[in-house]
Amino acid sequence: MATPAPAGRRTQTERSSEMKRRLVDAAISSLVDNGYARTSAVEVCRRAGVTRGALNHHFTSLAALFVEALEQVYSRILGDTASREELSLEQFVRGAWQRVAHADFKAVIEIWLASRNDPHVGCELAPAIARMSVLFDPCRGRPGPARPREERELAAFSRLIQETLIGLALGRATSPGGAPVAHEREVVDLLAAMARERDER
Amino acid sequence: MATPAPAGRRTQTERSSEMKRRLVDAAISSLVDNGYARTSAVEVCRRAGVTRGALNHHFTSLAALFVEALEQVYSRILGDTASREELSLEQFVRGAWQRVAHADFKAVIEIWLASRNDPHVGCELAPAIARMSVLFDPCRGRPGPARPREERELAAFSRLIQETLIGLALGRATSPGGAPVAHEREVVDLLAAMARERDER
DNA sequence: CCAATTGCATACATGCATGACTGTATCTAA
DNA sequence: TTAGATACAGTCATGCATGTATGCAATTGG
Repeated sequence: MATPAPAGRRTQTERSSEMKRRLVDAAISSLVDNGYARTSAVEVCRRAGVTRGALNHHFTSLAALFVEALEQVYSRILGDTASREELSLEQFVRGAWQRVAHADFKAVIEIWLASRNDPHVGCELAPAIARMSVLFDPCRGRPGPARPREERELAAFSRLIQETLIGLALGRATSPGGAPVAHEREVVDLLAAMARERDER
Repeated sequence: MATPAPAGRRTQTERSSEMKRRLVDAAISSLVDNGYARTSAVEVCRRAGVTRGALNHHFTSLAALFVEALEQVYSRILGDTASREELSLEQFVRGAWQRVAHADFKAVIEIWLASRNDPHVGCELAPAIARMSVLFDPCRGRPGPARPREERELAAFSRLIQETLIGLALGRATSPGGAPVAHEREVVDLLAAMARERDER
């Protein structure tokens, strides 16, 4: 399950970063496979093939580990999507859906939903969770429209896109194994078609 | 917190149904306030003002209590909405949003999301969770359209409505105290406007 | 009025997750 | 080369949630 630690002499920095990476990877995979509730410190360490002493040494708490896990997931998801310069609403829909449908996005959902009822860890994770919005930023590379009325309607439509994609992502996260849901393609296509209509105006 | 048990002589049936009602109410309120993870048997009993012996006597498990809680929430939500005969898509959007925005709907979300990663209780709750779809049934009282092409597009749009409302409901469930979110009104209005366009075709 | 049943409280045993601590191996720098 | 810092393993004490068993009180049928 865990990649065995490479043998031989390594510097302290190498050992640290390697161990941190393994712990973060283990946390993400456990969040995706087991969900937040079943992602305990022992489970993460089991997947990483280490004891809790290691986790205890590198992270002050599980929440601290989750913060790093979130950052890691964001960069993975943003790194996987080819271009971040979305010029049209339709491209934004397609791009955002690609990001939301990413397998690791379930880790974000898990942490987001679980932390909302736990004020203690919730406030520790809040900044990292808030950065989730970078996956949904419709204004990335787009010049804003001129007239205020269009602006308001555009903002509402962007919100609608966002909410719909979150709903779809939730449906996928709910399905066993995170498998694609039957109708999600139709919904995304319809949403993209609506976006194109607005683009052409 | 808990309504004190009325004194005086009562029949066994009265005692049972009264106690069951109190336990179900306590479960719902704890799910809304604390979320699934912090809704334990002891917490429910604390809110109900009884010991775990009572819960143990009336329900074989927490999951069994949650099943009854779900049914109770469904009937509350459907009972609160005035009419269930939605004749237009726009009315459906408004009606479904009204149902989804109901305070107790958070209990449904909590159970739905939490049970998805726990195969054991998940399969016990699955039927009750599936009944959530009654809140989203767009065909309630509507005759289906004639032509298959329209049917497909209508189905996709209905799905889109559903996903968007779930996204909005999640946002509200995430906000502290389940308070309304700033932009939800705009999104619902936009969705309703889209629905009306389709109605007028 | 009195057994029998039901409703509910209390006590006990168990399992799991966490925090804190201690011990040991490995690395670094003087 | 060696003192000290760092990395990690292992253990203990604790708290919380659950399942089960037992005991008392309230109700019911005869």
